[in-house]
Amino acid sequence: MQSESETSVRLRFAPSPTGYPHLGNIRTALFNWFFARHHGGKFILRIEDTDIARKVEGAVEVILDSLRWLGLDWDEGPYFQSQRLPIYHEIARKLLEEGRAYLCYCSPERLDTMRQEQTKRKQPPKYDRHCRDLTQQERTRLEATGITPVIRFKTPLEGETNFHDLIYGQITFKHDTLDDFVLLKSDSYPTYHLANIVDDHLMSISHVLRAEEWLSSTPRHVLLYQALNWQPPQFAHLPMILGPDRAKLSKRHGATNINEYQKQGYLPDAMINFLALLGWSIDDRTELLSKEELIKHFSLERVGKTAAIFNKDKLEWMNGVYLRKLSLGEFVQQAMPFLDRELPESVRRPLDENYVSEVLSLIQERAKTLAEVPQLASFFFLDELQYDTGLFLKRKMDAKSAAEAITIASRKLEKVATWDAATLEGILRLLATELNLGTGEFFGLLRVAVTGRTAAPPLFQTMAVLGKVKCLKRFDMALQLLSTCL
RNA sequence: GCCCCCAUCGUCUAGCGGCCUAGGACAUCAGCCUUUCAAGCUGAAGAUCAGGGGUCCGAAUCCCCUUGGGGGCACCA
Repeated sequence: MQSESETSVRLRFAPSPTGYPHLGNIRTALFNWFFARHHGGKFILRIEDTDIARKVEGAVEVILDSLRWLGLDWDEGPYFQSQRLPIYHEIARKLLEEGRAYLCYCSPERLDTMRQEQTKRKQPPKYDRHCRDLTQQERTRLEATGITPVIRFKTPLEGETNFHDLIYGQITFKHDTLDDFVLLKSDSYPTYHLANIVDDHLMSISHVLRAEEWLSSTPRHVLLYQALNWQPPQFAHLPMILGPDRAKLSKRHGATNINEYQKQGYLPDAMINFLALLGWSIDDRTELLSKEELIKHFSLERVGKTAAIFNKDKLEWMNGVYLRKLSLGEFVQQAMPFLDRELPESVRRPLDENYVSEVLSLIQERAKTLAEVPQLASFFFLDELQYDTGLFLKRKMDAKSAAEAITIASRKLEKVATWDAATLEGILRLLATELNLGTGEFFGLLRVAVTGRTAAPPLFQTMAVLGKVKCLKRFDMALQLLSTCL
């Protein structure tokens, strides 16, 4: 019994190209994908491009790219609803002929003033069913005007619709709170309600996982399935992802589009892991899960009902974990495009891969995102550092003794033959003792000279990677600067 | 205004009647490690389980009310 139903598991992700996919959209795609893969079913991609006015150029490509980036592969599609118009027309006509729908000639202006008045009277804005029961005479008169009518669904006036949601349970809507919604627009495109259920049926979708914002339109969909004598799919509404202000995710929340996270240097697997935990959990402690583990353990029973607020701090932490888990080779490969793009033009291209690799071995555990890498590593690549005098003088030493310490260190280092971290450490530790300086103080001073900053990777490794020539040159530059402070 | 949904630390969450004097993670703070930063380790603080009624021997867990939050109410999806 189980295996029989497993073979017919068909999920779909059905975005509309009216914008770029945001975290909520992607989370929905992800859960659909998890569910399909968990059950060995199919994952279908369908583009719901029925709103020509709001269509955003290039959005489809961004959607596909985002899914590819995350590794959410699909088995069918993408189907485009704009290419299936005749199908919707046929169904709409059928509904019309069977008396389950009707032509409506009301102008947008009339509908608008109607709604305004309803709102003013604190009534729920609903279509007043003006055209639902037109006489034959009225109909012919309106047809003669040349107005292109829309097709509206004839919602039952009484009774109620129940359905079972896999996550929210039994849901009931009274028919008198619904109105006669539009099925086919006057531009001959179907509305979401029509196109969505027609395609879900025709594509044999078994489970509809979508955001909770759709919960209140589900009775309409159920009514449509009934009118067409079709078996509705199983519905599972997913809790919303909200912005920090607890409102629906939108542009004003800053980075919400998934491609921005790609640009900021988040890893697909970290993104997936993080998003999976927004509304779903495996147990009371496990946080880090691979894609494979997520597929294996995903279950609707463990999806919660409460909206989640997107918490960027945790995403950053998780991305850092994933970054550190990468092999050095993988990390270099991932970070290279960021370095190439962000490092100043003065840095010679192409970047030397061996050198980059040595540098990044010191950066890897310090980066939370790939976008931070160029900034963390820049001093390894620049010829001249922009020193901030304050960083030298902030220390306990005055400019004179600082310059002396650097001079002595520089002289000593000039004679070093084997330039590696261990050798450098031996020499400089000894020197610190000789100079009667604390290691923190002495190494800190040298760090500023070598890197131009107070926070950097370990000094000796940094110097080893940088090489003798560059280090000595930086000592000179630091001394020059210090001499102006004397 | 009407309809629907939801309600555990700041945030993500565990909890599906007794294991809870409520567990984990992020963030925060402190200590350790240490040449700085990061990472790591240890610890602290942080939720009278929104409030009030029930049910029950026993409730964060079940029921009702209140409050709060969210979503929907287009020829948008």
